[in-house]
Amino acid sequence: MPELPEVETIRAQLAERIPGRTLTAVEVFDPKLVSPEEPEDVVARLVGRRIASVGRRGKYLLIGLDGDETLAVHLRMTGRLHWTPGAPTEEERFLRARFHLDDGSTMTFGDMRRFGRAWIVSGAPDEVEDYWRARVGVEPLSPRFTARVLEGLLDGRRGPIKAVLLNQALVAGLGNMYVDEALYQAGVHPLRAAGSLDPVELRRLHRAIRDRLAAAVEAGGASIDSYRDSLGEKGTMQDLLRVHLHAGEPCPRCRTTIVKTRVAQRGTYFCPRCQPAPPPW
DNA sequence: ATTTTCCCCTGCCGGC
DNA sequence: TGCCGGCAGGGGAAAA
Repeated sequence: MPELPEVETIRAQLAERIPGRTLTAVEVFDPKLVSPEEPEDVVARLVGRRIASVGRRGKYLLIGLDGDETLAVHLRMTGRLHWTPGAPTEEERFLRARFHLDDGSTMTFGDMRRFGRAWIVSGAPDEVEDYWRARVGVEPLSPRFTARVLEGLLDGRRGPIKAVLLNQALVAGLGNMYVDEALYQAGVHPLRAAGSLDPVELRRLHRAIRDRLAAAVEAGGASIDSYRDSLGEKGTMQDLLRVHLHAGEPCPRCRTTIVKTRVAQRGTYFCPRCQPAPPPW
């Protein structure tokens, strides 16, 4: 499942390859991808446009176009953006859209479960900033994400810390897998009330979030399911996961058996010893 | 205002 | 062998 590190991996790869290129043709095979817009309208607005930049906000990939417009892409669960230097050779199985660039290269959007979305965001940069601020919170790998900022985001919240960390409007880009890994590294139980963490725990959690995301970016993301980067390669972070998907196996730190439970409608993995249960459990 | 539930979508897996 | 229910999950809308 693409979370921040996976999207960042794709962003960095595309940023080396597609800026400066012009879209010569765009094909949308699945109207749902651009819903509620009509595919022909979206195509008409993209063809002939020059790509200026490739950015990211949380899990949103932002393909900046000349003329104050951005093609926003969200991969959701199983979306893939695949770039090839030439014309597409093999037919992608779950092809939903295809972008042709003026150097002959091709970018395809494949998506087995069809949850992914693409849409155009218009407006001057300051207006666009407001647009994203309403959807995504602080970037956890930016210098602006300090332990104090995290404390302010959690303050007064009674919901489980895991559910709060999954809220994209607070911290941008964390998903199920990296929340599990960060909470484990910080020694915080996923059901702890978000506002109940003491200063030491807050500091540990802040550090763990940054550390695990940075490690995952370094590893090129985690290919636990269908994830591939934009060159079709797997990441290696799946080999570095300590609790996520490791139910029944010994905790790397204390050898206690890793437990799987359900928090915020998500499969949740943790070590019952390293992450002590909150009262009244 | 915040928190929880439901829903979308398809492949996969266990049970019978 | 094959059918079927349940599960997986990001995020947005709807409900609590």
